[in-house]
Amino acid sequence: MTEASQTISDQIQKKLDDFTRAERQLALSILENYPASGLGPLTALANDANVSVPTVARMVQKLGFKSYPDFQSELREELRAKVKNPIAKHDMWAETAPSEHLLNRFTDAVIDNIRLTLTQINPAEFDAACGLVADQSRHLFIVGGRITHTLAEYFYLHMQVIRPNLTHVQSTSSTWPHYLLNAKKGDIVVIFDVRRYENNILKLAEIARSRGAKLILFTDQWRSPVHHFADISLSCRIMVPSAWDSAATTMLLIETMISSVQNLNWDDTKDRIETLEVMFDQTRLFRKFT
Amino acid sequence: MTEASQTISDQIQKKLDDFTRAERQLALSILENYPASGLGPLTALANDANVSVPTVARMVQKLGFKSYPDFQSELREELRAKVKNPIAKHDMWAETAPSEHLLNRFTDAVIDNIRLTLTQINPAEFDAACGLVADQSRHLFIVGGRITHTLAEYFYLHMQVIRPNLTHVQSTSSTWPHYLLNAKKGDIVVIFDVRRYENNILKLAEIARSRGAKLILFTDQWRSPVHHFADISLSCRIMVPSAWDSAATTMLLIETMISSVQNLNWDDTKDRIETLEVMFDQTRLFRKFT
DNA sequence: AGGTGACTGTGAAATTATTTTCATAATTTA
DNA sequence: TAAATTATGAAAATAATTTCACAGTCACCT
Repeated sequence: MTEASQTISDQIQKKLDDFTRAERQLALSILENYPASGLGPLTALANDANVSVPTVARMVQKLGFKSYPDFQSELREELRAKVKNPIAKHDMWAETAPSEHLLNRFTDAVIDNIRLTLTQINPAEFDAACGLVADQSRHLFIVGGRITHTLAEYFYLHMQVIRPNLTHVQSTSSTWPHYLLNAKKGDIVVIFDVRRYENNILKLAEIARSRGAKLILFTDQWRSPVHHFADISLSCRIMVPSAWDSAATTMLLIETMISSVQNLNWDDTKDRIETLEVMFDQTRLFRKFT
Repeated sequence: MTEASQTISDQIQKKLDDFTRAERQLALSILENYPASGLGPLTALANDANVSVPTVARMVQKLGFKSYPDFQSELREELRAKVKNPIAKHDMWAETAPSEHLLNRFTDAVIDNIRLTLTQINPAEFDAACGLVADQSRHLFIVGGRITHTLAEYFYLHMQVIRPNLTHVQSTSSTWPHYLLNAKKGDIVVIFDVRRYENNILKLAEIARSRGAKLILFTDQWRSPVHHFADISLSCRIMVPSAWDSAATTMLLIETMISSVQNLNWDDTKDRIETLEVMFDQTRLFRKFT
């Protein structure tokens, strides 16, 4: 084997820059179900990747194979070798790094957090929270702490597109009580508070509650004291091999909620998004392609 | 699926007694390099097993497949499922919700994103990026786009504690060119740019590069055009069942990098954190417990 | 704005490979 | 020895691959 020491997967990644748009699309599709998708018929692969048959043929040649069957036969050889090799144990995420590598340890921890968080979550409560957030007749307040205000803003930026009638409370400023002056019965306050829990957030929650608002809380497994006032609490596991906590699981829940709320409001949202697209096009803020 | 829960390998072993001599010989040969040998052409398999072509055809039919290609396609399907980590094919994450519940579908997608991202990442490059970010003699610029600036800020907030000499570039403002006035050779620019890619970020990257800064890019699987200027690109899978993209995997990488950089700088960081703790205590911003 | 060139998809034809199915002879097994 | 199983070789049928020409699209450049 002259250069067979690197897998076809590696070769594809290395050549990613030399590929054209359609070829890259194909390449990513191959890597998505590697190596299974490359072992089927060429036509099936082309369909999977949403590219044309000639594109597949062209790319295979660019990779240096005489023909598609040639490419497949190397793939099979690779699979043979991998299955044979006992080192190919699959409990690693970044396979080219040792299992003690931080990438693997950290990912292990995050997956574990996700698993634990999801088994402990109450789907009915989650759905209820989504329902409340989707209700456009209620004003939506979003607030976070020193670190979590970034999550709050992430949530806010999406909600802003999906629905009107919302406010991002800048809790770091001393002006947050002013926001609450407008809060009325039935309004929704989404609060992010993980350790270390912040006093002003607690105060805010208390006041909001006393004004009759519904509170939805994103917190950690030990639960912020805010949860005493919250109508719905969603606790996420946050422990990782780091001096810091992980927001990855919280992010997952936030994004799921965004998607859910979007679905609930789809009819209204559609128009808002289209309008937004037009505006973005006009401002030429975004690139069209490549 | 009625009996698809058992693998083809299982089915073959179970029927081993019903097979004739030549068929058994073939069966064992298939199991020898399972599943690679079954994915090649029928003729090759017959040769490998030293049986005739019709024998292969007969056995495949005995196993209950309509044709040899049918058999292969099931083998591929099996391989697909197997490649996903055992943990990734977890049936349900939120066990009290049906598997079609968004919580389960979304989590599935995110786990898959993590798996794919990690297998395609280059640990050496990642480590190199961490090394650069940890180097306190280089000024660290952090910049994100319309949505991703929240990730940028999350990264910034942690880096702020870990090391001095850094700037969060507010790319939304029109003042970002001013930040770059201070950029000099050897400085680090960490850029977040996922679709839709933003023109001003690209411009910024180009200028930063021309001033001799090192660029580290967090992007998606399709890669922002910034990657042409970047010294190190980290691409994350971001597809989820939503109208929006997922930043959960990106978050995972960011946090891993934070942890890694913190480890590299531990001696210096320790003091900074302690100082910070004292300051927080004094401002009574955080609650001590509960 | 308009032209240029690279890239892609389409459809189809030619080619090649693969599978299926026979009949028959050889071999094994009971 | 008879019956069942196999291999052989080959033909027919099917499927897959390769290769075109051409037209449409998109990015890029002037």
